[in-house]
Amino acid sequence: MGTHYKGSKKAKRALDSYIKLIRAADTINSTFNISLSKAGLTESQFNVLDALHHLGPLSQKELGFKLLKSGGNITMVIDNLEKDKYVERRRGKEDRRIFFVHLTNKGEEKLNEILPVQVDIITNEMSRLSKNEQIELQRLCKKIGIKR
Amino acid sequence: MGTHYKGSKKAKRALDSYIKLIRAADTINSTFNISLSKAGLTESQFNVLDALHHLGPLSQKELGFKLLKSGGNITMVIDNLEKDKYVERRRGKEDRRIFFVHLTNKGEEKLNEILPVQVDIITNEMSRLSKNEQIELQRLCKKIGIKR
DNA sequence: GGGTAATCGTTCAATCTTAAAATATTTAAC
DNA sequence: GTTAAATATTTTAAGATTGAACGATTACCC
Repeated sequence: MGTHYKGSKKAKRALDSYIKLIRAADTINSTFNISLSKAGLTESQFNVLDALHHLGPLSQKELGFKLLKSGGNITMVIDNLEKDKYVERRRGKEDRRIFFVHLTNKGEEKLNEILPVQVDIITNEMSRLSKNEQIELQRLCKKIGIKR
Repeated sequence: MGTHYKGSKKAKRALDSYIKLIRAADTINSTFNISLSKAGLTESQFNVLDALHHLGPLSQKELGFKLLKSGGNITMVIDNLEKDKYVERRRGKEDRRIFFVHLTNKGEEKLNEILPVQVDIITNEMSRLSKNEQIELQRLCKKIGIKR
């Protein structure tokens, strides 16, 4: 939105804050995603594997809620992960509308291989801020962001 | 990446900072984009119109650089904007490889109609932080983000 | 001047993304 | 118990996104 907007001081400050916030997020995401793609995974695929790793099998509905993605999107991401044998769908026994998505051994291994690298990237990018700065950043972002 | 990662304190803090940063950006973007889509524009389309508005006609190459998007992507976004008559391509006279993208009157009007609304949204979302908090957020994000 | 680089944009294939419509299944209501 | 409403997933259409291959055009170099 440029920093050229001719509005109130308040609006100008808000825009400036917004742009810097977005750029910071973009910068880290970019490094993060380049590394992922070298490993043959997309960000969405990684997020699904990571969620399953930490939370155990989830329905597609639950995955969509956790990851803030639409149902249709989850269907496709799971399709692609299933093609690569990183996850498998298991139909619910009580409620046959539901598919629970399970991490396979292959998926677990892939994640174990990738996770440390990705954590290093974040740790490294964030090292531009001191410990106390990070704590302050967390406090400020928490006031803006929605929790899941 | 969950907050469950079992690593060093430093890594854990970095991950936590990262997640909160991303969520803050996502939260604002979501409100921002919902408003845009009601106006019949996508985020990418808006960003192109906004850049042309502030910077004047740009080549597709320059647009891609400013907006951090690939050439292939710019081609499609401009195609769609051109369909709607919000922009037009004009071939460079000296260098005929280049297309300069111009904002049409219709595009300018559309932007004038939308911009104030979008600015209000950002101002409102950011009002969760005080003036000094915003200034501090800017300082921290600036250390992380790449400038264009 | 002619040949080779490099540059700009387009096309293509793959994936992501959403919203809306269509399917399948379950639950609730009567 | 059958019908209607609710829920979970899939499909579809439109657009976004990237990287790679490709065509057109220009720049460089000998």
